[in-house]
Amino acid sequence: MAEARRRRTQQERSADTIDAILRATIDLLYERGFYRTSATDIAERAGVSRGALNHHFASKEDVVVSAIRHQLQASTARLHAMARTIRERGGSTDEVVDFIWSLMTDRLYFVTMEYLPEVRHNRDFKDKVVVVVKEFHAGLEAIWSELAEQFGTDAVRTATVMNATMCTVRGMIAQSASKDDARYFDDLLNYCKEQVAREIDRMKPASEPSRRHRVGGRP
Amino acid sequence: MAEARRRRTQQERSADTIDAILRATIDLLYERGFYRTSATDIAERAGVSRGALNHHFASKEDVVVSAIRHQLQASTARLHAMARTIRERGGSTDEVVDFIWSLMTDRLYFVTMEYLPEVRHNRDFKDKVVVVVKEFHAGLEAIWSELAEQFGTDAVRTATVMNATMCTVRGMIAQSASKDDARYFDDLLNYCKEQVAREIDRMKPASEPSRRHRVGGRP
DNA sequence: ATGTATAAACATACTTGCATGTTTGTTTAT
DNA sequence: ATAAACAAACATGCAAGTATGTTTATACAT
Repeated sequence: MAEARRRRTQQERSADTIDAILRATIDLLYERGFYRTSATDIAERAGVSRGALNHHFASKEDVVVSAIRHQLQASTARLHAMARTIRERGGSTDEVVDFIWSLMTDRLYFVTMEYLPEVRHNRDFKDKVVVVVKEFHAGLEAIWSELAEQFGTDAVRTATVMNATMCTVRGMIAQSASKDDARYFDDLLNYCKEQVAREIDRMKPASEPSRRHRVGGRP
Repeated sequence: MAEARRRRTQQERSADTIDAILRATIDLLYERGFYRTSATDIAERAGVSRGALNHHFASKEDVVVSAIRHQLQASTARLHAMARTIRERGGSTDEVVDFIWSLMTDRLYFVTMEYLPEVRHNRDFKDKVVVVVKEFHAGLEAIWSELAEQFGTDAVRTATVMNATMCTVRGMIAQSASKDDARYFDDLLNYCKEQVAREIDRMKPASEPSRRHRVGGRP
C-alpha cells in the first residue's frame, strides 16, 4: 500500500529521479548490455517517462557516462574502506585479492565490458569516459600506496603487483563470459594470491618472518 | 587493369565469396565493433551483395561465428608454430610471453572484446561461440603441455602459469581501450615475464642453472 | 561437341520493427 | 505567475530478414 507521496522540493524530485535513472542504467548495462538497452528501457526500469529522462540527460550517452561515474565512485569508496580496515585491524594479502575479486565480480567489471566497445568506437563517449576512469585510477593508486605503507613495501613495486592482479582479474572475468569452469578460475585466483604474497614477502627485510596470513594492524 | 575474370567452378566462387566475407567481418569487428557493423557493411566491405551474404549465411550471427572460428583457428596455428620453433631452435620464457602479447594485440583480443557482450546476452550466439572457443582452449592446453615438456616443468603448474599470463594480457588489452600509457603496460608486461620466468625456474631441479634466457632446443 | 534443363550463386527491392531525439502538452513546486 | 519537472506523441532513420528476379555453372541428351 503506497501511501500518497508527500510534497517534495524540486531538488528532491530531481535527485530522486536522477538516482532512479542511474540505478536502472547500471542494472540494465549488467543485465542486457549497452547496445541491447534502449533509452526507453532505462526510463521504464526507473519508473519514469521518456520525457523525464530526456529532461535530465541530453542523450543516452550522457546517461551512461553518469551511471559509470556513479558506480566507479561507489567502488572507490569500497576500496578506501578496505584499505582503512586493513590499517585499523590488519589483514592478509589474500584478503586483499579476495576483496578485489568480489568488488570486480560484483557487477563492476561486467558493466565495464559492456561499454568498452563503445569506448573504442565512439570518440565523444571515450573522451567523457576517460575522465571518470582517470579519477578511478587515481583512487586505485592512492589505495595501493596506502597498502604499501601498511605492508612496509616499496610503493612503486606494490602498485605494479596490484595493477597486474587487477588485470588478471579483468581477464578472468572476461573469460568467464564464455567459459564455465569454477575449478579453473579458483586455481587462477589462488595463483594470483600466491604471486602477491610472494612479492610482498620478498620486498620485506629478509629477517622478518613471513606475514602472509596477517599483516599490520593495531595490536 | 583487371583482366576479364576467368571461368571459375561453383565451388571456387563460393569459397572466394565466403573468404572475402569472413575477412571483411573480422576487419569490421575490429574497426567498428559488433553492434556498429551491419550486414550491409559486411557485404560492402567484402565487395559482394547483400543477397550473396544471405545466400551463404542465414544471419549476421552466423557470419560472425564463422569469422570467429576462422580467426581462432589461424591463432591456434600460430601458437603451434611458436611451440614448434621453441622445440626445434629453443627459446626463452620471455619470448613466449612476447609472442602471446603480439598474438593477442594483433586484433585477436580486440575482436574478442567486441563480441563478448553478445555472448553474455544472446543465448543462441553464446552456444555457437562456446563451441569454437572450446576448440581454441583445447589447442592452448596442448601448447602449454608441449612447452612444459620442452622446459622440463610440471604440466599442470605450467598450464596455470600460462593461463594466468593469458588472463593478465586480456586485462591489459581491455584496459588499453581507455588508458593510453605505454610505460604502464610495459611495466606490467615485464612483470608478467618475471613471474613466468621465476615459476618456470622454480619448477626445475635446484641444481640446474637458470635457463631463463634460453631454454631447450637442439644443440 | 552443342544445346538445354536445372540448380547454385548472386543481386535488388521491399517490409517490418525499433531506437533516438524532438516537440508539444500537462502537472507540480516556488 | 512562472519555471522546473514530467508525460505522451511524433518524425526520422536504419537494421534485419525476406522475397523475388537475374546470372553463372553444370549435368544430360542428342
